[in-house]
Amino acid sequence: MDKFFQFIQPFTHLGQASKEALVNIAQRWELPKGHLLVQAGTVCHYLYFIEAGLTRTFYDKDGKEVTDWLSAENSIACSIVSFITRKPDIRSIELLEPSILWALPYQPLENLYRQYHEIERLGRLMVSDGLVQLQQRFDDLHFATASQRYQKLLQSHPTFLQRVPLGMIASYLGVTQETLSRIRAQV
Amino acid sequence: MDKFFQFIQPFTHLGQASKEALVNIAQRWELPKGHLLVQAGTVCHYLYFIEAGLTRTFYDKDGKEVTDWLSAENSIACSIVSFITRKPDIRSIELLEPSILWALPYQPLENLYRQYHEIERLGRLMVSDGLVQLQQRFDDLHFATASQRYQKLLQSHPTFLQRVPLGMIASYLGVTQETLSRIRAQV
DNA sequence: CTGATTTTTTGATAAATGTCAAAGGAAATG
DNA sequence: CATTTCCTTTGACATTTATCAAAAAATCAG
Repeated sequence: MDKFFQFIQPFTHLGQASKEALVNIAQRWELPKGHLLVQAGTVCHYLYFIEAGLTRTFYDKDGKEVTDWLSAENSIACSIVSFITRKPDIRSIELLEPSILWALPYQPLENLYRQYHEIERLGRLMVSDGLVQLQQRFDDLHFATASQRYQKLLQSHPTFLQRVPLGMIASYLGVTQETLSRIRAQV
Repeated sequence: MDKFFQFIQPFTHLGQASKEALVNIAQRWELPKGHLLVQAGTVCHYLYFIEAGLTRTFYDKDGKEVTDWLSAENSIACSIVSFITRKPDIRSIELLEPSILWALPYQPLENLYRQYHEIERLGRLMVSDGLVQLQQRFDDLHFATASQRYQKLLQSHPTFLQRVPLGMIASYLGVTQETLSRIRAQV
């Protein structure tokens, strides 16, 4: 879990006891490309830290798959609304690459929140960070043109272009595959 | 602060000490319509609970004001990204009605997070709720047509139509005022 | 009450993007 | 290496929504 503890370091400091408690509930999963972490219509029971690999959160819209989020190594993947509300959600999560994950199960994590103030704090700061990220994505969708959004993604996640099919990137950016293809042709 | 404590009740239970600590840092503000709570380009230093009134979060886009969020009585208003990141943000918040607010200043609140596990927990759960709300708004913008979004808003906040000018509602829904006017004419 | 201001509606036109269809490339598999 | 499958591009056209402009309606202040 070294990578995970590195990942959370900017959020808050954890004492030895908290760290050990987290290690005790975390499960290391090594899964092949294509594996479905979360199935649409079910409750998401785990928060996933991606040590290596790539995940894609998506949902069905009128028979077409829309990519909602992409997470690469050293980041979190989760069907957040479902995980928080404990209700089924339309989102599925699949692996776009063979991946190594650390899965934190909901209830044990909740227990740690109660038990360790430090971990509750970590939770608050991680959710806050998620909120900021989502707001910025939201702003982009409001503010920027599809072309600008594409440029931004190129800057922030240059590897995605090689790792994720264009159609998935297109729906992530909120346009059709054809439109994104034309945007690229112009640049 | 009764209304505030009622508001947070669904999130978590607070003991007497935590409640008193919150009361001690909260400031009761009574402000007229048009007052600017947060100025674009500055850091948001307070989390506002609205006891009575109505606020509007907005930003400038190419010389036009875009409404980002609307908050009525018994809810929270805050320039969230700025409040969390401690950086200036493009968003302003103004009062659309004379309002009674409880303002929770950032640093004292942070201190209470450290001091009271209960309050840290409350913070985590409130941010989580904010994340869910934002995600649902995001989904709407992806999923629903402008017309459906308008219908939803009518259902969830029927009073907004009387209280908020159409142009602000239009940009909140992500369309121009003219388009929203036409949508209404069709129904 | 009345003129001024703000808000909402309506019309004509332009721009952006989606849809449908098909062809061209790239990558994977036996 | 040949063939199938998946991914990407291109074209023609339809649809949606924005933009610009102006009229109509509602609201506010003296």
